Amino acid sequence: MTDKTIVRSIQMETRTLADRVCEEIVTAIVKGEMPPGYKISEPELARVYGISRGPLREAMRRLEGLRLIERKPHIGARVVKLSANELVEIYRVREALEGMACRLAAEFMTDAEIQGLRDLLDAHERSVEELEGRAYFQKEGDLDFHFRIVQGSKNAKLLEILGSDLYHLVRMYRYQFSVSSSRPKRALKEHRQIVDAIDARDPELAELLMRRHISAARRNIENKLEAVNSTAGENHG
Amino acid sequence: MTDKTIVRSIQMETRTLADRVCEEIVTAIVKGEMPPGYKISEPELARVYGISRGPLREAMRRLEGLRLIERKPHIGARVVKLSANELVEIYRVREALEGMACRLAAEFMTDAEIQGLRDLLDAHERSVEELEGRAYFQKEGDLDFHFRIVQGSKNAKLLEILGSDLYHLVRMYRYQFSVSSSRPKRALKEHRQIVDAIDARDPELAELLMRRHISAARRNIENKLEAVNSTAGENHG
DNA sequence: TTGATATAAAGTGTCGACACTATAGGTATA
DNA sequence: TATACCTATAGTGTCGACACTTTATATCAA
Repeated sequence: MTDKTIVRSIQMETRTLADRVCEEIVTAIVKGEMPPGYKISEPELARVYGISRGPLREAMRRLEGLRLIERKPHIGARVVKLSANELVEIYRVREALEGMACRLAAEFMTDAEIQGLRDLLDAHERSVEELEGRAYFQKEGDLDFHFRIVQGSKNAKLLEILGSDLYHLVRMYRYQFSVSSSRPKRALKEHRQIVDAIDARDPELAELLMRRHISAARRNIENKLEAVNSTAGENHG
Repeated sequence: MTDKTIVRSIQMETRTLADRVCEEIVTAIVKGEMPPGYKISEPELARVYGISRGPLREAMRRLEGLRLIERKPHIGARVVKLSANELVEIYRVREALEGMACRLAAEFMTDAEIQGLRDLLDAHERSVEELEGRAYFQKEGDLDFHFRIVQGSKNAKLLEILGSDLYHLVRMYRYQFSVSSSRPKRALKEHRQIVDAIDARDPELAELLMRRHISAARRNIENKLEAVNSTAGENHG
């Protein structure tokens, strides 16, 4: 590798402004710094990030593709505001996609990756015991587990859709709705069953268990939202 | 509705340049006018569509999100070139997603929509008979069937992912690979079984049949590609 | 006071230009 | 002759400015 090549590879790592700002905005949205419904002012954001409106608009087009913002011509862009129904819809999609991912993982995941999953669950269990079963779903632990299985499927398209499109929204609403902290021990047990099925190289069972797992989470959310709706009349945005 | 509102709604229909050009490029790529691997020159494309590079670059960011082009900083963008493996991966995703869509369609599709499906299949059958079973998969008939079922699921997220992201790629490779013209009568029969399951309001069966249907199409492609690979040594792009 | 209308401000959509990078082609040297 | 270096060209990334639309504000009429 010549000096020039080294220089080039360093410069390649320096992504374009639009790419970097896009990533920053994703983080800001997911963390709730830009809350759902937030009106995005191009001149203001450009000033904040110290760039011109050109790259910023490119970044926003990308965000639009990620379904994190919604844009109306000549009016402006807003951070997407999911309705309860849409959140449930996402869990239907997750059930289908991650079920398939789990099936493929039972076929293609390496033994080392499976062991890594077991280690992860052990760590989760310790943290559950320490915090009396309240912390498991918090942090990014849960999504980490799911993400690894998707990686284990060796299906790049699955990874694309789940990792790039859906998980952002799920994380965003975990921060915001605080859809978590419920049934942590139960979830941990289900996770162990899933890993066992993958380890047994049983694709059918692995898919079934994952679908049940996500389906249970969905019903959990549905019940919560139903409870909220029955106490206070909700107005849809 | 006042005059002003009318004017506004007309102007709203006049989408932005980036939006329009984006759509045009999608069509061009799907139809094969811009073949896979085609190097996109921004100045040239801007000249062709009679716009400046600003909106064009925004459109390209959108295309990048649709996975129709791939962009490398400081080098340029190319029309995506799917490997055989990636095409198979897409069918795995379709199997999962459309299986779920079919399950939900069995729950939520209206009777009128179901009747519409039957009419569509009748039309398909006539065209199959006329052209001796060669045309069914050609045109957009097959995707039309699948698309209607996804619509029937009443799940906007499913519709988004399948309609905006995956079907473009499938159509693109139908034009290019001519992955079609095989087993048309068999496919038609499977389609009828699927509609019957939806009509019977049997979600389990509807999902199962749809998954089998797409899985069969996937295996069909795998076999074809395998045959190609065994005759001529393929080099991956 | 309330309503509509006209004006001003802010914001979005589009463009052309400039700086820097990558590539191609030519030149010099071993 | 082949390799390395240099130069020129084309292309990408970024910016600032302008036109037009939307929205907020103020004025006027009922």
